[in-house]
Amino acid sequence: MADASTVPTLDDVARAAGVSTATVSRCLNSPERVVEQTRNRVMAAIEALGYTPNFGARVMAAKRTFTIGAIIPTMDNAIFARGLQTFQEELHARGYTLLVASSAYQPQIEEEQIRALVARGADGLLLIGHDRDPAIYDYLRARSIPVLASWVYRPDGTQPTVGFDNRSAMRALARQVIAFGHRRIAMISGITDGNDRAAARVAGLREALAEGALDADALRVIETPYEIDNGAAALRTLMQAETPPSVIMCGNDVLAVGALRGAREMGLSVPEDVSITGFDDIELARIVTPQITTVHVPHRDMGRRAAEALIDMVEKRSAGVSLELECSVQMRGSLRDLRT
Amino acid sequence: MADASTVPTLDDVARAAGVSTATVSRCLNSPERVVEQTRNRVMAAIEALGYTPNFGARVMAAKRTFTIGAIIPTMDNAIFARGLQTFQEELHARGYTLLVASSAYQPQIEEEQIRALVARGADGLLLIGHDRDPAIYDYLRARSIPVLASWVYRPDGTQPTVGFDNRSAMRALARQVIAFGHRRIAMISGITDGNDRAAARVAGLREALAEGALDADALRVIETPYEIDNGAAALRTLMQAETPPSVIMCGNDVLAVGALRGAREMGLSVPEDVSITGFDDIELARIVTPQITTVHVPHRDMGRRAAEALIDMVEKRSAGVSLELECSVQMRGSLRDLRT
DNA sequence: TGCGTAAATGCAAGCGCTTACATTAACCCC
DNA sequence: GGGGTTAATGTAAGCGCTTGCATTTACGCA
Repeated sequence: MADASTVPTLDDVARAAGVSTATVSRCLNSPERVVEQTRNRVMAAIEALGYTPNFGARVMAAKRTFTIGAIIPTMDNAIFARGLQTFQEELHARGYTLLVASSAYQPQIEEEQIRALVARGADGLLLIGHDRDPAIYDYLRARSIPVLASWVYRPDGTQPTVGFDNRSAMRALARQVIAFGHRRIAMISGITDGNDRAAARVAGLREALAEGALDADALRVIETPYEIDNGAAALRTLMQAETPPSVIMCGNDVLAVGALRGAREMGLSVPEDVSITGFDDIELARIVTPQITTVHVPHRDMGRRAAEALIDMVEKRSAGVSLELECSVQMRGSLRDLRT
Repeated sequence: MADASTVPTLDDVARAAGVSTATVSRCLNSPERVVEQTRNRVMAAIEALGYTPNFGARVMAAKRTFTIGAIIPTMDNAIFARGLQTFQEELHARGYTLLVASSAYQPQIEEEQIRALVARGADGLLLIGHDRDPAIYDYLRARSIPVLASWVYRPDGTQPTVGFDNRSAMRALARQVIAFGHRRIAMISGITDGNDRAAARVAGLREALAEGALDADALRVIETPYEIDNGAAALRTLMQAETPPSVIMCGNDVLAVGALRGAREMGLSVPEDVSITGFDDIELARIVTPQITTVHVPHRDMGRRAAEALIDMVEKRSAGVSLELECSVQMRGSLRDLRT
């Protein structure tokens, strides 16, 4: 039983087992280098004393921590939760611990968190999106901390990314919408400032409009934080226009669900009076009525692949590879086919 | 600009500023003890070199880290996300960093995570629920790490808790259900083994049954992990019984939403054919149709209070106080009043 | 038995920081 | 102007661990 007044150290263990601190350390870090008999004695002492290595000391002496840090914009949303869960599972299976912090979509807080995690010895970092102050990348490079950007895919190879192309995914969905005969299109987007994913989704829609020879400039876009209530409010605003849209494409499912509620509150039925689309394909999208047409993102797979890629960067000190995952359009009840 | 090959240390800064390392350290930790002129010089050197303190070294030399660790059962569920968000906000406002890990509802993983967080110098820990291996409490006590249990309230004072009484909250809801004339009651619970909240909720229902002179032993309970699909499956099972229940009370909203879907899939309408209740009052509960009757838990408030309480324990080295928050029953469409 | 080699273990130098204590500088007052 | 105070800064001893190198031990073979 541990004494409540002092935490045992390597020294204590060494003394108890009658060996040097080096041997104890080796028992812990490369057991094969210690003969079994000695090892047993040491392990017994460790057990008896309830010894746990002091992490700070360990980090300082060695350089590895087997800790991976992840900073996500928010925990208050299932978008990141699912991917992070598999990310964590994979890390755990490989002997790493995941530490998560959230930035509330604020670059400055994200930066603080990055520093905090690095300071705490993270061997590698998972970040969402790729757009951030170059200074922070310099900081990380100076410390040779591998960084993997996820939830995005960036083919230009400036940095390793494991994710999907937000722009082309949204474009694919928009093409469908247009193919269904929709011409009066509006969008409820997340805040694009400082959020490359949100910006890319808007861009994807614009591209599809341009392809379809529709007036991309006339596109009505409302930007609002990703919250259900905001989606409802935005829909109300959009539907009160002189010529309300026939479809409202939302930056994510949370906004879409909000929009759906907004429509219901206005007495509009979906998709008869107005169609709604989302993005992400979180559970929410299939739970509401009608179910929401959205872009399916392979979150779980992304989490797993991201973990593999990041560990690879950490262990092999490799530059890292990018991997693009495919999204697919999920056609469901909230989008009406105007041709029929 | 930082040299990509070496990370500057206190020594480098000291040399650059022409002072001792002690002075640099003081500039960082108690600036008022350094005369302004010197301080400016030091700060300039820090800036120029892009210096950041090495955390491991700092932890080892000092004892504080201004880090709080939290271990939640899962991130993949809004139940903890919301409370954690305010917890984090409050911590941030007070100058602390939050590190989160998740245990996948597995005691053993939770234990690993506790050790990981403690090893990384967490000044205090937020844990969900109070039921766990006494050994882990010994471990924490030996290291004098303050621990606050949340999402539960334990009046017996064996340990500080900031949360609510799961049992009485569920009992209150069950009383309503009974008052509405329901007699054939079934429950879909989360896995109670190793989850004191889930167990308390079942117990609360049983109490209410006993009060109402209903046969608590005959209560049909299905235990299943908190996932939507599981809720749907469990409902199906329950409704296929010879005498199906008139109401299915669920251990949380996730299960309730699943049950709702299950009912729809079976062609049953809620609440005409069967009533459903939830617990937690997450957003999901108000988004589905009909909206789910549930127990409202003041997550945000709980997060904030928990942060205050924990910081208090950390800073004043106090034993900590418990705080009970009130839940309220939210009557909504999914529960039918059989008397009308 | 003695020597060589390899395996097991010990020694001790850091890792980068904080802080008690020592030293120096600055200033005040009689 | 010397002695006493106080403020500012420097010195150096750890904090607990890992690891390169030195030393010891064990063992095989001639």
